[in-house]
Amino acid sequence: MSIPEKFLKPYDPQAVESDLYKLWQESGYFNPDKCIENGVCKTDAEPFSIIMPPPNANGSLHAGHALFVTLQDIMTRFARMQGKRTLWLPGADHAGFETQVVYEKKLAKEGRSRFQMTREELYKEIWDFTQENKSFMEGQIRQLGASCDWSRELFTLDDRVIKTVYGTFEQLAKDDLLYRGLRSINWCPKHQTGLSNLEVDYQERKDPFYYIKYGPFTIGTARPETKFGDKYIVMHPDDKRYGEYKHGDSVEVDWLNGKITATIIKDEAGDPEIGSGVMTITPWHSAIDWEIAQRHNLDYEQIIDERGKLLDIAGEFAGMPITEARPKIVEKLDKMGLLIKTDESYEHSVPVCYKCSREIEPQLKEQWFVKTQPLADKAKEAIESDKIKIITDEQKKVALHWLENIEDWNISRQITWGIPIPAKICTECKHGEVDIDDKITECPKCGGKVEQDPDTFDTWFSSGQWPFTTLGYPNNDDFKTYYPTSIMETGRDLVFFWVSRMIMLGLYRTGEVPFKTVFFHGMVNDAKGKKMSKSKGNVINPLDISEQYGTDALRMGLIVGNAPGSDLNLDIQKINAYKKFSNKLWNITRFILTETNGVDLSKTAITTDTDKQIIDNLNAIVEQVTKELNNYQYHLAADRIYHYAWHELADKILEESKSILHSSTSSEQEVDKTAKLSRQYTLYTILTTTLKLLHPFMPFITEEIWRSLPEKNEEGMLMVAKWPNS
RNA sequence: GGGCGCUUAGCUCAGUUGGUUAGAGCGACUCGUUUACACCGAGUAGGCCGGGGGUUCGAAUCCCUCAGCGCCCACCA
Repeated sequence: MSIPEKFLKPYDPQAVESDLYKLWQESGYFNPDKCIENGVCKTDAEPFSIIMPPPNANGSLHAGHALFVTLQDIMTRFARMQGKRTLWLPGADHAGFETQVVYEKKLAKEGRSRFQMTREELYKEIWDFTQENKSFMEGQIRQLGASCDWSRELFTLDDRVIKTVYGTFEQLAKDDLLYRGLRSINWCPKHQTGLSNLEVDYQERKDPFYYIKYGPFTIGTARPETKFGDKYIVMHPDDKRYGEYKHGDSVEVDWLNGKITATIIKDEAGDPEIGSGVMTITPWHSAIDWEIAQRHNLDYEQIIDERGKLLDIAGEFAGMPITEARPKIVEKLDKMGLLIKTDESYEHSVPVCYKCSREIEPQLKEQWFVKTQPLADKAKEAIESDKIKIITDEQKKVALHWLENIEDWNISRQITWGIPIPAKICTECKHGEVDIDDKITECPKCGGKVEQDPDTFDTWFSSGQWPFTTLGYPNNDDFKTYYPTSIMETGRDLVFFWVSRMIMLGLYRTGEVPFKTVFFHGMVNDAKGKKMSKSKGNVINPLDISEQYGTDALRMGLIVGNAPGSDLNLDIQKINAYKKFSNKLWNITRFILTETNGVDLSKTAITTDTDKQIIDNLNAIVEQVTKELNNYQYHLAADRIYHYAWHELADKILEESKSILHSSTSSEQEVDKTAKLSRQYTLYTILTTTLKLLHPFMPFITEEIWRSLPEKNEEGMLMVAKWPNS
């Protein structure tokens, strides 16, 4: 008998990984039902569930995906080996606006535009596009070793998902937590849709700032093009400089289109500290101005259209885009003697679309809004009472702070790619009515004609319901078994977009928290700590690394030293270190297999004090690693096993073993034989135990070694072997 | 404007309720290729744990303060 030949060569991940994945998948053990069927876990075993954050089906996986797959796979494999009823449910996200933006870029490259296509054509094309990406992405997730249950995979546009989302929409309407109303929304003139506050970025800019004579007042603005319709002058009620003016007084003003009558409005929003303390308002194109107008029941008028061009009210400037019109308007103001001065060094931050960086133009639109405060209060309570435990404490504070300052949520999007909003809109009075079953034929308010709401839901409205839609709320057995899920593992950047919404909507719809724990990982940056981006050219493709260094090395490189919640600098040299570690394990195995070759290892016979001590140490490691895994300290556990395997097992124990195993010169043959046998058992025990500890982190090489062992004291795959101290 | 962090070896970072000579990877230097592995081994150098103050028998760890860096949220007439 001799040891397998493969150990005579360095470890070659590429030669084994895909076969191993196939083996796992064919075993069926990714599916907890199969585990029960085959006695790997019991029906009444403690359930453990993770819903995978569905990756966007509009591209390939990046380093952040590799991190979350690794973390969740560690959690899943650990739970499975502990005999828990373990489900990791995968999915893919249609990612509404995100995907439509990606697809529009693709169209632009081909010289096409969505505005030249019918909704149906566009929808069909994007559907095909996502399905193609989805299957490509699934292959990549497999390559990373994910032990998720593919038989339960869902797409965010599957019928079951849509049905549940519609149910929630209807319920919100019944509970008076939904309304449709004219509001100031963030409008992107390029993408032709409204965006939530979270989808707006701010950019620091330096622009000219104009001081303009407005009747007896001086007003300041960086945006003279919005001023055509301004006919209200707002000032703070306590501003003594303007004590002579009373609320509602009229003032004659020479303005852009001739003489107008403006009205004085006293409102707390007027800040005496800024400029002259006087401002005019443009309710249609400013959220703050709109609020003031609402408070005093003022008129409002649209000045700029959805494409960012001036309307007829702008007189000779009508039809011009803002950038072109602005200097010409300033010129006119100057000619009219209204321009007092220009400040060229005005620095301010302007709202821009987070996708295209085009300036956001606030517009008044009828949209569907969710009243979030009541939902947020319950979410807050769940977090504060630790019904949902958030890791880390810092992220917990961030989440609570946001929930305390939450605003109503605009869930309407003027895009094609998404779940249609099931509602009818009256063509006459603009009233909107929820209509899940497509039954309404006339406006319930005015009897007018109705048409289908052309808008779709904000993606986060549907993905905010993902934990219970995936599990089949309310009647599916999976829902009953696995909800609330054990842990939600996702990126720190999704705390507001997704996690907070899942907590709110989960509590609202099911009455229970959607998950008991939230684990936030940080962002994956390049080796120098810079954010990866295509334009910087510093993007590291995890799949390339996986092929070059082995998936196990990639996984270790992503985990070790990466404390929860903190960003990670992905250094290729670090991954190389774990590639070497893979090979080290390989050679440890080779040594131990060689030294125990032909020995019956079915019963342990550890007799010497030294060996008992070694086993005690090993058990201490097992305890510590288990504790760290239970405390979500994956970065410490991985490092501990690494350190033990290399610097304890290989450097010390193996070296010392050489003299025990090869003491041929001694006259004390009997004693030596016992000691030798004891050491052989010891080494073999350490090897099998270490493989188990390491399996969640480095599943491929450990499984590959495991299946080459002659004697395991337990049958089957390492993936479903019993965790050492469970 | 509000909130949250970070500052530890040349570089990138760990360090879990305060406890003996502060750790890892990479890098540097010296030595070593005798039968697990050169994708290796043995060893060395390198840190007033950002500055200052305080609590304590004891502080990288807790408190205050200063400096530098970063992230998030809100917003600007």
